[in-house]
Amino acid sequence: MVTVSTSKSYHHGDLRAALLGAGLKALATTAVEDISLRQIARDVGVSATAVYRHFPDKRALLSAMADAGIEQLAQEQQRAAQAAGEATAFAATGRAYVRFALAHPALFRLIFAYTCPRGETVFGNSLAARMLQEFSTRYTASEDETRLLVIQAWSVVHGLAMLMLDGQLPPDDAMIDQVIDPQRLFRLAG
Amino acid sequence: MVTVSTSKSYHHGDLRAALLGAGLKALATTAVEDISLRQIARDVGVSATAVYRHFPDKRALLSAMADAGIEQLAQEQQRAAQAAGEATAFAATGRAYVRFALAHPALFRLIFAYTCPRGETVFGNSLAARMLQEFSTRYTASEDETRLLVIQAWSVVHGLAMLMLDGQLPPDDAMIDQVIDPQRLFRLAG
DNA sequence: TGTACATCAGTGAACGCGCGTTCACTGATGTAC
DNA sequence: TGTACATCAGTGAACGCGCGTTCACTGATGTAC
Repeated sequence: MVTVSTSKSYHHGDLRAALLGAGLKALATTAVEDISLRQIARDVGVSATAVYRHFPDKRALLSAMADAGIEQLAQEQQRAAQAAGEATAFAATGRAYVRFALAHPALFRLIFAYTCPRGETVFGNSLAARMLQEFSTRYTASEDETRLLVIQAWSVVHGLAMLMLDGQLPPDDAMIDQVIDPQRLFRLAG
Repeated sequence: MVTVSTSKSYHHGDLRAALLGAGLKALATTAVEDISLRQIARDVGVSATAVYRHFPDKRALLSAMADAGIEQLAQEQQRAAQAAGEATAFAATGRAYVRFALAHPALFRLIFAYTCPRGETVFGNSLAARMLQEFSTRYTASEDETRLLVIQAWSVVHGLAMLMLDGQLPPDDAMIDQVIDPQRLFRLAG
């Protein structure tokens, strides 16, 4: 299933994309702490030092992979929201969040391992954050309430995802649906 | 502040305790992935190979440290519950959970990094789990409802803790109090 | 009270590991004149 | 259409890193007789 390019020349910007792709593919089978810059380069068919033409260091490569993961997560949430009716869209995005984590454990973890400590948060300006903000506004009356609901909703789905990823709770799909129930959890009107 | 024993003889079982203590102390300043068996041995003043008289390998040592962490967490939760009135004890244990995570980030992470994938969960038989179970029973009518509340409550506090640890949310004490509000979150009667 | 012996918690030297990163380099590409 | 040159994405060799673990060992301790 793995196609290795034998050509060693890339059009401008292509190697960067190839490295990102190989990195994301590696995350499907490898834990974050075992991801190796050298292995990614090997997968692409290029010397390890070539990576440094496109990323200042390993961390930058992983950060770029994390960015791609955030985008992918947001897209799946958006898809889930559109598939659900308007009344259930909020819950649907939450469930999509947890399912994404279970489907891509290493990528999900990478997203949270590679925030800039002194920068804005990973989700700060992401599509995912904007969706959550919008839904919360829809269900609350004041800014303070909105902010609280954002944090509570994010905490529930994030906690559920992490506990399942860490083997503390069985990764049960039905359980996800049951746990993420805005009416029950937050007294939200249906 | 660091006291290094110059004596190299330990009474039976003492070195094991000393290694555990040194490991836990190291977690105050060192991330889980940077914890080194050799360094712990050095801190105790003993050769690295001496560790293998008391633990089969590094993982076993870290697991024992994780066990100690779980106990410590449960004790802080219990203390918080007792300090609070009966009406607010449930919320108090949840807040203590998050505060523990913020106070001991590496230890908190270690707890969840060192579950046996095929064994029972970290919390399975812990005091913390039993407290959560008991509180949930108190507030629910059926077993199914109890189980759901256990998972929801755990998810909220765990998610909030992880998001704050990962820098996604500011580690704001007032925010913890606000987020962990059983009446608002779960429709629980005061 | 001696003596012979088993036990076992310690020791230091050594191994293999693959990693991220730096370095001086090469050689293809495109452009100015 | 040539020629001279700058650019820069690639290369392979090398470095230093500290780690976890294995090995054969030593030497103190306690016990059986």
